[in-house]
Amino acid sequence: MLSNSSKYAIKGVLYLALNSTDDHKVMVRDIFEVVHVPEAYLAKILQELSRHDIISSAKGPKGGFYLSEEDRKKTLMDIVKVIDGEKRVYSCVLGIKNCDLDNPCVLHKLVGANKSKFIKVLEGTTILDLVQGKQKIEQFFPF
Amino acid sequence: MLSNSSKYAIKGVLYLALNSTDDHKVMVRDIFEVVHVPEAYLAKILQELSRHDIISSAKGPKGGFYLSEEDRKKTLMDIVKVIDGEKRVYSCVLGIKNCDLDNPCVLHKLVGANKSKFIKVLEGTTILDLVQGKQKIEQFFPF
DNA sequence: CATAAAAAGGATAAAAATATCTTTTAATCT
DNA sequence: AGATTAAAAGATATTTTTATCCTTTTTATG
Repeated sequence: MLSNSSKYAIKGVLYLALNSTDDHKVMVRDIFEVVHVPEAYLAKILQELSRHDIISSAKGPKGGFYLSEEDRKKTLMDIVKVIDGEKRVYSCVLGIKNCDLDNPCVLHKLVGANKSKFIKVLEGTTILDLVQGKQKIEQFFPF
Repeated sequence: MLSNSSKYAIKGVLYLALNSTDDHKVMVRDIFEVVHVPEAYLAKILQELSRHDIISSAKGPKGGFYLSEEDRKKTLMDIVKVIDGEKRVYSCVLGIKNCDLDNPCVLHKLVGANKSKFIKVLEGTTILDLVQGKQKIEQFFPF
């Protein structure tokens, strides 16, 4: 449903939501240990998100990644779409091409409702929603 | 959530549920086109399921794969566990190791309920349940 | 302007998932 | 018994995903 990369992306963005602002940018070096993602790989993922304007970044000294106010309005689905692509997220549970609500496969009927709800959660939840009222990083990354 | 291989497995088993009996076994050759899975790969998957007693098989002429009455009582989860392993199915949405209901990550709270339901469906649905009252193969594989 | 910091980009490597091919084993049927 | 059939098993190939490394570009700051 979600690739590892997407999970990494969400974790990284959550970290940024909790620890960065316009004038306090954070480097990959500061993030990767907390979210348990390999440094270079996390860098790649954040770059990808930045390129697609899901998060913000700045080069040079005092640079790093951060979330603008706009960025915080992005949804989980925005993240997942960039990393996994639409196809993966929305495809039929059994991977049947012409399977949809009008012409559903058996599993679709059974599991489809759940999947739809899952998708609705991803689409309906912004980064802001997630961090609202929660300051403690341990609540987010309970290792 | 479900690997391709698991999806293939479920499709294959569904085909067997609809088209095989103790004394009418079917060969991979007859299945793979209908369920849109590469022949050799489907064979491997069915062998794996057979080895774990999820489905039945017989070698030689008149041989092939089939579902016994017992086999039909297997659940979707039985299939998925063999192909994907428990870990993949039950793991935290964000892949966080010590994440569970007592110590949930943020996504867990959000998405966990859906995932639990999905798992319950897999666990609670037998092959028999799926094919009950449905004879038409198109209802299962609407391509 | 020089320097150092940090992301961006490109190329490569490793691992896992997916897929195929070949040989072996067992059953059935002349 | 011998030939044939079909799954089982094993070996190998391909593709995708995950991960690392190295170089280049940008930019803040002394």
